Amino acid sequence: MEGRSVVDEEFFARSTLAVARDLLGLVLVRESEEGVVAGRIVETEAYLHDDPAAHTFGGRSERNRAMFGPPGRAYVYFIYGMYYCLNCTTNESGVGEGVLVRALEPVAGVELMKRRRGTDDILNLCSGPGKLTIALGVDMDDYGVVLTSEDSALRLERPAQQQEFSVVEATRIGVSKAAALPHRFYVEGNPHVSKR
DNA sequence: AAACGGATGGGCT
DNA sequence: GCCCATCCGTTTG
Repeated sequence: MEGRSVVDEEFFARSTLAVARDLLGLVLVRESEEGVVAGRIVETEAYLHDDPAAHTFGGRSERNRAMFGPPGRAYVYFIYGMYYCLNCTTNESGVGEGVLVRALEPVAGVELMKRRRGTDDILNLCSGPGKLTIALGVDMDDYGVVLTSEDSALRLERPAQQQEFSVVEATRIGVSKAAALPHRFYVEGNPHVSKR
């Protein structure tokens, strides 16, 4: 097997807003004993170091340590006592920025995703940050994992062929601080996006 | 179609 | 003790 399609660390070592936009259309691949699932990223949100809504705004802590580490790693956090959310770390080490993956269009392992989510509705499998981690089987065990290795059980790949799409820029969902910042990006017209 | 409340627990002041 | 980068079922208009 050649790992030609995996995204490299340089991709993530750029401006977080650029990464958030460019992640759209790329494919998140998840391998486990249960099987392989994959989804095309269709919605993201950027969280910058000087952003009151970011988990890193108050400085370093045990919880956010991955965000201050190298780019291209998974920053997973537990929220509302029930859900996990997945971020890709971005920019240079020490900056404290990342991109929340908010929605995927399922492209492989749909049956396994349905089983994990407890629904047959394709549009309800990965159309939200808490939903997609359930569909992928992502939890705190994935904290800090390298997303740029072809050997990783959670990794980011370029699709064999990329279809054209337009990117919509919008305000973020569920944040009370810095709510006016246009730091959410999604694929125009895609039905898997969490909210229009 | 929008608004609302409950579930449920960790993080941080 | 309060606040969450959420989701889902139920109620209300």
